[in-house]
Amino acid sequence: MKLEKVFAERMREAREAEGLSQEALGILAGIDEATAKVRINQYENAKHAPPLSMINTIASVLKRPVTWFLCEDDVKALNLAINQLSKSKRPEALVRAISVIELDSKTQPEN
Amino acid sequence: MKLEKVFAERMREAREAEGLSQEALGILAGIDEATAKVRINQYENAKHAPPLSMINTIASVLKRPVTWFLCEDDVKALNLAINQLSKSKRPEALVRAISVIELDSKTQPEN
DNA sequence: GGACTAAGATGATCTTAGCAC
DNA sequence: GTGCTAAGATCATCTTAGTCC
Repeated sequence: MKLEKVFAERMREAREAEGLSQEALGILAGIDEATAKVRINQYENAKHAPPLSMINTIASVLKRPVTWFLCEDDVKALNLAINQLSKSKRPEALVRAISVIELDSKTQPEN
Repeated sequence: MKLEKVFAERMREAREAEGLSQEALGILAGIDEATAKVRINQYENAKHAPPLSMINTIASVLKRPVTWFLCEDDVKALNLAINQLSKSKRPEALVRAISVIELDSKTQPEN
């Protein structure tokens, strides 16, 4: 898959996980209010691609490492993100991951 | 440091490690012979930035994961590269790393 | 051969103005 | 409010034509 498509998909995934609209993300990324929503939409649908500096800014706003947005393989992307965490923050990451697993098991208790 | 600069520096480092000229890298990346050397030079000196698809191609030619070109921290960049290797190839990567360490100790036997 | 640069040509993104739900 | 798109304006890269070592 083209890297532009990978970025677009991961961006949408991360934005929705943060509960932001396309416009809200654009404004937080420093884009002018008048054009924020259109530009983020163009990025997410891979109509256009942002420069690296904007990728960097978007990654900061969505609280994920830049590299996470450019890795097609989910497991590897998670590895990348964990390896970019300082070791002192990894226990917290583990706790959060476990909390999702518990949530999932409560929804589907048979599995 | 700006992400464009990070990419430029890592690109030069990887190209020189492969023993390629700027022109040779450009041609291997599929750029027309007439413009290959100028474009690679512009990328390496951060005069211009390539699109993500070209970053992907350059990464393939220089045999490193895309993410390695976009990580400022050397140790983290190495972690990223190792984590994107299949587990079966990690022993070979370790052997190569050790061979560099041995080379270094022969040059500076006191350290 | 190899690295680098200026400047105009070209092709991309960005902005504006809209529509659909 | 939110997501999305077309098309012209704008600005980036790409190409050409060079220099320097």
